[in-house]
Amino acid sequence: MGAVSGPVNGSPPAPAAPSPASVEEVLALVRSTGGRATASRRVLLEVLFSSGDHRSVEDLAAAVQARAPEVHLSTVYRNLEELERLGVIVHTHLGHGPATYQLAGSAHAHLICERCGRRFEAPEELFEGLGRAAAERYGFTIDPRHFAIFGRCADCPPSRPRDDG
Amino acid sequence: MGAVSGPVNGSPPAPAAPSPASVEEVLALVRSTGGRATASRRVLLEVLFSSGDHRSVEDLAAAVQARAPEVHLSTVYRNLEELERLGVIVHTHLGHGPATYQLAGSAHAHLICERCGRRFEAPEELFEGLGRAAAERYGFTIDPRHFAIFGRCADCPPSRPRDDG
DNA sequence: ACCGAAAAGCGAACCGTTTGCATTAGCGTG
DNA sequence: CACGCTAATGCAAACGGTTCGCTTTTCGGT
Repeated sequence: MGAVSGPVNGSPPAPAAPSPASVEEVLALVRSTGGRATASRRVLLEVLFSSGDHRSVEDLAAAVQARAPEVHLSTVYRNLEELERLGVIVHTHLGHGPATYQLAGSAHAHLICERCGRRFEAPEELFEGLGRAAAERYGFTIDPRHFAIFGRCADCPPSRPRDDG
Repeated sequence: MGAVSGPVNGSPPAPAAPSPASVEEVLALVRSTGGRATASRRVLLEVLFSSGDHRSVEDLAAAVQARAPEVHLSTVYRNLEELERLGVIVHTHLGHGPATYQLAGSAHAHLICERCGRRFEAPEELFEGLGRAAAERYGFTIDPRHFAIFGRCADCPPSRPRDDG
């Protein structure tokens, strides 16, 4: 789907927060909330805007440090935290490893094979039924993008006492 | 939902591995695979059989140590690992904290409010549509019990740049 | 240019979990 | 029923991912 995605509740998609579309726009947003447009922030944003989804912090830090070697890992963490608080980016847990980050606009849900790790990007519509049911029964609005859904892919034997020989 | 739960794929529930129903049954299973019925194993199983779901390792270790103080945390981890490998128990990630363990037979999916932490236990049927769609499109059999589904409960404002005041 | 506040750099702490190693103890065998 | 092989334990130390405290730097409004 081409549309910017948002929480799923079975109703027509909510307006969805307008994600800023460029580094400078984000920095303007940062400034407008009392933050500052620092060098490391700018570089981090450039990295985020210029590369794919599902990037670990280590990964992002390496990319940032390629351009600005003095930027510390903890600074990257703090900037990611800030950007997430502003709604610019989002983090996702794809499994047991480190979280992955991406621009809020490009977040999506995942199906992950618990055995071989194979990953499927799941369009929002797959979650319509669940979203509707959760809303009706519990008044709960699901956001299936934050944690992946585990399971078994077609190539891996069905779940059972693990015979991982 | 009296039935023992299993993976969801839109078809009638699979037979589901017959979870042993008592400590001694599990220990027999352990022995049958070359393992040993040790004291710490027995106590851990007693704890698992006698108390609720969603127990953290720390939690379980404390309960075990109440009866057998010398049992070390790492032993609990190793035993949990072994029991999970045998299919007796299962662990679940309810959020960012530690994993929680429970008997395989009592595992279920969760909806968790990302803002207030409120938790709903979701019956399998909620996932039927998703399970069917995932199976049709990707040949993927979901197991929605391993990671919780995040979202917002009725009392918390819809997802957006976090105003956590 | 100045100053208050936000952010950076750095290292150390943190939490949950795993691992290496020497010792103990199940349990099938003889 | 003692013996011995090996699984399992206790312990401490390492681990990976993330957070924190502190001092210094830097942003950016005046």
